[in-house]
Amino acid sequence: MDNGCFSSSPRHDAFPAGLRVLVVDDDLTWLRILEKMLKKCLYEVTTCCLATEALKKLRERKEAYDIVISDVNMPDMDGFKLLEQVGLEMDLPVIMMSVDGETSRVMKGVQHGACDYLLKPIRMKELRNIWQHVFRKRMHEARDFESHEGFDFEGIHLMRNGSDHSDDGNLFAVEETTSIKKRKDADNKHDDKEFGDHFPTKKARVVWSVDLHQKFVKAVNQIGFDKVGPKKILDLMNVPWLTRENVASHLQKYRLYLSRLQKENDQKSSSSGIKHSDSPSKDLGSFSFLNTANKQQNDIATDSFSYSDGTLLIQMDATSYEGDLKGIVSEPTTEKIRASTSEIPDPKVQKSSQKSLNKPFTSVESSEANHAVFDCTIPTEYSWSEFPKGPLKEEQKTPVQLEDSLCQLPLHGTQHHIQIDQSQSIASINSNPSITEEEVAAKLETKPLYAGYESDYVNPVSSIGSAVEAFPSQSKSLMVSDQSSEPTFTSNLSLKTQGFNLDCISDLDFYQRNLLLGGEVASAPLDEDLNFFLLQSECYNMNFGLQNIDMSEYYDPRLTAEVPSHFYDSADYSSVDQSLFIA
DNA sequence: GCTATAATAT
DNA sequence: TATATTATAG
Repeated sequence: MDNGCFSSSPRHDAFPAGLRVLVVDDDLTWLRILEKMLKKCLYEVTTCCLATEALKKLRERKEAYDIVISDVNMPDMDGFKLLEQVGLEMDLPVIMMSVDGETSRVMKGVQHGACDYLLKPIRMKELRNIWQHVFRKRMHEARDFESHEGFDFEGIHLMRNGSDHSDDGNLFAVEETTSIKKRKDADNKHDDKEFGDHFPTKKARVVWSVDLHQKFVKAVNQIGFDKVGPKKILDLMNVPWLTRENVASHLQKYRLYLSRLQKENDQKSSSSGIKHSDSPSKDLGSFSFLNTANKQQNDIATDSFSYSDGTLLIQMDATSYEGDLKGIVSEPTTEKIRASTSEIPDPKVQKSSQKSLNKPFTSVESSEANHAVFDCTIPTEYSWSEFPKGPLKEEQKTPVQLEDSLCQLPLHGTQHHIQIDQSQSIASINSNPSITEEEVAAKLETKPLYAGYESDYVNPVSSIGSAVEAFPSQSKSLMVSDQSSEPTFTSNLSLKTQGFNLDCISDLDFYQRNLLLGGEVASAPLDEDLNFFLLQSECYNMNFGLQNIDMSEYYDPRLTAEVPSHFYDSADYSSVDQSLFIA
């Protein structure tokens, strides 16, 4: 930061001067030229001839640069890849350049988050103005951050960090790691606000996206639940911007959640006469609970599985269902499956989902929810790497589509929308009184339990309205930080729905899901555990019915490189499960 | 590293 | 307003 001309020089007059530019181009000639030109603009230039090198530099000191200019074609790493990485990790504006002006390429660049795409030869005037990207970006962030505060966006007063700029070379730095203002400081709020010069000191809150949580869980599983600690988890997670505190906090929540879960399970198993009397605790505790949940479902669903003293017998052809599901989920071209029932996996699924839909009484507004439940937006064959990132940030809003008009929304090139319009069935479902009061009651009780985790899958944009706008822009909580560089798989759908299927979605499901998120491939069928496990999976599938489609986004291996595949590892599960549930 | 609690967000 | 989530203080 020392070198941040940005801050060291008199701000106003100096502004564009001192902009810290990182130029990446494997062509040394161009590299030189650019360096020279940029210097002429009074920018502070750092050059790299390798993308990997650039990335390294950025990782070492991401706050040391304001903007990146990168060539598209490079030997070691595709410029787009770099772009993506930068968008993800540093969230710096990136300008792509190449000699090739082919629209598709440019588009690709932009889709990946490039804030500009320059064609070589590049001229002075183009470089002279690159600061605007930095400026604009910060301005947006600041505005989203606190639009109502009426900040001074002029010039360079774009720093959010309340601390003294002098010790932070990065004028534009949005508070990131340190400078953790203590609450005490925050108490003097006026401090922050009154200095038009500063931005309010708010610590950006980490949003535990699915992906993030997934990493978290994975780490936990790896470490072993009894040995986990924030630090270890943090290391394993390998998310640069995350702090130990963040993890600690999340861990706390996680534990809380699990313990509540267990408690609830215990209760249920003891109160509802349904389950097997034996060993209610341990993983079995959840097990029994599961049974309960399934049981209910069975009543309605065509399929059935029965359980006998602790061992579940799966009788439904989970496989096919699973297959169907996947098909849908991954179907790359299924542009509009609208209303075509044929696409809906299986009658069972429908049934179960119907069942689950029976309870609009949850907190969610039924109307909205109903729609949400059936509308699916599925990113198809595209991997995350192909989603627009950068400026948009990685957060993908899956718009909930109510009306056609809305469906059109964020046509983000790569996203396909699969709509399953089942409004009809919904209607019937809703009027279908297939649940017993007890069930209802049970549901209601249950809800709070997983409520917390629910939200992990959810994101700030929870209303349709906002979802619409949010797509291109950014939701507040995300904006809040540079940190939210984690891809976040979100879906309003799942959101809405989850709150719904109280009867089907057991706490266990959630728990399970959480665990599963971190799971690996199941290999050797074990004993009951496997059954248990499979059952759970099935149950899970069933329970989620259509939502599954949605949820599966989370599991789609293609979307998350690190997570190898998706049958969930029973071993992992059980181990964690045990340690967790052994009260 | 953990728990309790304040601060914020929804 | 009540709850849930995350940051911080002990």
